[in-house]
Amino acid sequence: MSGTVRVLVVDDDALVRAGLSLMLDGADGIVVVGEADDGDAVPAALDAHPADVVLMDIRMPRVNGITATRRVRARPSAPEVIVLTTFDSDENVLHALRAGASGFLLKDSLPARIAEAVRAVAAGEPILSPGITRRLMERAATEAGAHERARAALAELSAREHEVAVAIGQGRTNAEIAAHLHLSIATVKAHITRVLTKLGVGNRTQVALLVHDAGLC
Amino acid sequence: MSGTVRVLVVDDDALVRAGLSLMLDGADGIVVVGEADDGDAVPAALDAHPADVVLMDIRMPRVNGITATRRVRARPSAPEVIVLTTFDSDENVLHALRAGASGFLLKDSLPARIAEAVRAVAAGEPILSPGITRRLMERAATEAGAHERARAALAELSAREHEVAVAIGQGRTNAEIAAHLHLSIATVKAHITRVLTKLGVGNRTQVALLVHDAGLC
DNA sequence: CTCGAACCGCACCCCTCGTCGGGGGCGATG
DNA sequence: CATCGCCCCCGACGAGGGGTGCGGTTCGAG
Repeated sequence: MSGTVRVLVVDDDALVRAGLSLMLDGADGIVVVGEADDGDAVPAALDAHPADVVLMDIRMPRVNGITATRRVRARPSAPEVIVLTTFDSDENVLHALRAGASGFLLKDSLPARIAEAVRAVAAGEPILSPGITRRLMERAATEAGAHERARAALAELSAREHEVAVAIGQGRTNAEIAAHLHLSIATVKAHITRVLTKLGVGNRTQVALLVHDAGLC
Repeated sequence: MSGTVRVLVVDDDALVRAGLSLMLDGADGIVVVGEADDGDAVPAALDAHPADVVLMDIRMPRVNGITATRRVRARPSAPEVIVLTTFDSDENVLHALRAGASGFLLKDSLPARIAEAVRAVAAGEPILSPGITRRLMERAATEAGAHERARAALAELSAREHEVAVAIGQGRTNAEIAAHLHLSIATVKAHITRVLTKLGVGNRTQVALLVHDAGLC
């Protein structure tokens, strides 16, 4: 795996392609084996010159980088993809990750960092630009915070109440809950009343949201 | 900012401290200015030797690395913190991020990588070990997937229905929704009925969950 | 043993929710 | 213009959700 890493550069701007090829080709263990000027040209380019890593622009005239990434990842060879773009809007990032990209960098990254990213991705490591990493971290942290608060609130409940709360969180009706727990509907309602008071909320949908936040999907 | 980076090493194991200090002190632009053998010793160590970056173990006898991180980040100087541990359980990672850590690495990371992480964190860039980055990426991707599906479903709704659905997602009752939109309760109910059929769900809590997934908090 | 506390279970009553049917407005199609 | 479709609005009614009170159980403290 530690041989030279073969790279395909995909960008509609010839100048950008030339710049990337120039800065990468010949760098430690990297060789640029081809270029493509649009997403729809990528499969042919990969057929002609198999690559380990594809450097992919997003904004391209015919087929954009997201769908191109999806197609690349669907191939039997399945090279890794690094999406390389000017703006790091959350939309772009999430779509790219969902399409199967292993890396997401801004075009103004330092050349050394891009080369390093190519090698890392070829080795199976994911790479994100610092700003994106930061946003992902903050997102996970806030999510974990809500998670924690919700779990703390649910900890107040007794075992039965907890079961009922979880069932509510799955959108079940009282009758379904009663059948599932072998209870009378009246009992389920009583449990729900206690759950509402203990959690300090007014109706079952808020219970469902709390359970959802707690990660009990 | 590009001077030498001052590092404080915190670990209850003297051997680990020695190893880290040895591998870091003298590396490019890094100087280890102190060590601490437990979380409760960190403030004093920072008072004696101000540091830019704290390398923090999690498992320590008296005060663990998470709370120590929280205290470090609460200081006026507020050095950056890299949590350095043996296991990367999701619990640990999320708590560390929530406590304000800017980096999370495994102890078996290559020395060069740790040094690099110290410099990056000192420069304000976050650093995560590859496995954690991967999990965060997958998490974001799946979340984005649910997001997308939910938004697609909600796109079927008319403007009014959409408003009502969002209100349901906030746990509001029909009367509240009616007051908020200056409608009769009967009208709100009618909208909800159409929302239910269009979304293919049976009750309002499932609507709330869908709206929640769509990110319309 | 008894008492209190907490949990679980249930029946009754009232209010909200969801369905059904109907009416009016507005643009597109014939 | 007719009428078809879509959206918005509403009233009435059955069904389901939520509140209250009460009995039964367990368990530890007094």
